[in-house]
Amino acid sequence: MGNKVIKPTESELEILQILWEKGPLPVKDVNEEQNKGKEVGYTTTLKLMQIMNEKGFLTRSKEGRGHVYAPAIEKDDTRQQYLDKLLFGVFGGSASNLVMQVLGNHKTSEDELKEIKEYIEKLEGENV
Amino acid sequence: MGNKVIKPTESELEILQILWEKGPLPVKDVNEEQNKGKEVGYTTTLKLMQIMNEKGFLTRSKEGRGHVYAPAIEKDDTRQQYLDKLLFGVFGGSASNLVMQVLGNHKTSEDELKEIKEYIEKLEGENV
DNA sequence: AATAAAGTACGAAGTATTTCGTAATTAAAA
DNA sequence: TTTTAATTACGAAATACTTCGTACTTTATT
Repeated sequence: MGNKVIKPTESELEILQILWEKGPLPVKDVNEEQNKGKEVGYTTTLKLMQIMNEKGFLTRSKEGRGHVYAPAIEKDDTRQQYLDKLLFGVFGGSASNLVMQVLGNHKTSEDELKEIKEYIEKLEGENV
Repeated sequence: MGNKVIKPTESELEILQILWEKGPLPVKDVNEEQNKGKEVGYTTTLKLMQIMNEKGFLTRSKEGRGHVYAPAIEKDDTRQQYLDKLLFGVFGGSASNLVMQVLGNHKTSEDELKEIKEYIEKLEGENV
């Protein structure tokens, strides 16, 4: 119980993505990372990260001149959140529809398919 | 080429979901459907559907007193778009990670599991 | 200590989305 | 044909999200 709902916005997700990937970073580095894709003002990134800190998505610690920010939420929890949103928002809650569409459209390798099949068999075993 | 990007908002998606599921409907019915989950004013639904019509997400035809609205975009295209976004944006492109997380967290029924397994076997058969 | 550089805080404007009230229109019923 | 009920159109307020300028603070350099 007590599972709080995590719901980063699109831009927040972008920042989380960077921090999950590269580890804790100061604003400057995150901003530079973002700028590889598109122009983003420094204070834009800063403000967003401050908001995320208030929302509890990021933690920060004083480090020399400024702050270093780190993700405060788990990648997996966030994945689950987005997955649920997709599942219920677009697939009407049908996991099998979702799964079949994923598998159908992304030439999944033999090995991956096998892995998934085994996983399903394991799940089937549990519901005795 | 020429694949236009379809990007319904959250609320628009909810309406599309209903229409994909139940077929073309008048505003009233869509609104009633929405109200099963949460209170939504009739004119709220109406306005949204009008906007979606302007954006080209819905078509409508005069039918008796009012209009009947139908989805103008394909369920599968929209699903695929959101799925890709999730897969690459949050799951680093790994379909099996995504699939296993879906199955692991949503007590998928025996029947669904069986259906998926059969689907995988069918896919395996194709790569002779 | 004075200056410069780096970083932060704050506020607010710009944009998109969601919501709904009210007035006008249409079609059916009386 | 008048009245009533259903439906639509319009506008605008409420909310959420994104963006950035400016002024303040802190730390390093001279």
